[in-house]
Amino acid sequence: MAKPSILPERERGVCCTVELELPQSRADEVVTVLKALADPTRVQMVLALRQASEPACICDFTATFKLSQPTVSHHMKKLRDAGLVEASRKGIWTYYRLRPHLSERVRRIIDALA
Amino acid sequence: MAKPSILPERERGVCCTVELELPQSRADEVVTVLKALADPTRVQMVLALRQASEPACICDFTATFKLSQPTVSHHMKKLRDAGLVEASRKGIWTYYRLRPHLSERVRRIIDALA
DNA sequence: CGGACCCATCGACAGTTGTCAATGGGTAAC
DNA sequence: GTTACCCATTGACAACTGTCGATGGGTCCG
Repeated sequence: MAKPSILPERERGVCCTVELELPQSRADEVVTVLKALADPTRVQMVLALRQASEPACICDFTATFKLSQPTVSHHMKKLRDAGLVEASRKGIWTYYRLRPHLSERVRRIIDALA
Repeated sequence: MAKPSILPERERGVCCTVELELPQSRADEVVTVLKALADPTRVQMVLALRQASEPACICDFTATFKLSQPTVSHHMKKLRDAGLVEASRKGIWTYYRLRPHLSERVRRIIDALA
């Protein structure tokens, strides 16, 4: 436990009310992004897309990770639902890239991971 | 779907292998932090502790959020297990604060939330 | 000591998550 | 048309998560 240090004096029965930093809407927005990123596969996917020169396909990731294609599709869907990634079809392939105009906050979160 | 744009040409049966940004140990470390933060209550707790002038007690948060004391304790434990928060006992109270020497990476993630 | 307070842990329960095999829909090549 | 390929969705299952009430351990005050 511990760390000796200067600790405040308290009075029994009197709890300090905490100042919340974010309005709930912002907090929920942030949590949506964090939930989407809170998985090793998806972190790697996002960071790979972030600095890829070309958009990537599902099959690229199934080749990279040792995961089934439905699983990779499932992860990618989560990233899309969170608004982090967008897709374009071309023939057989579906190309995924990081969404180009992410909010400053979201961009900073992603950058902080690398 | 869509966004028309310049898409690469592909050959059937040939998937590009993706360049991973993080070694797995780093990815797991990051994910531990993200999982700890991927909850609205815990985001608010961390951000509150981040700019609090004094460490806070569990009862402060039970007063702020509409959550039971065990639930708040449970959330705080997750933050502690992730290494984001540390505790010191003093009499009846347990004071929590953000851990002072977080890694640069973790610090940046937290800062990006606010 | 007896009571009031702060807190951690346990057990339970519903809800969510990560994973896969199976299936089916498109599209291109033959 | 038939085949081969890429991909999304579904159903299933185990694992994890958020929440609470109940309980018990510390600590201080009277």
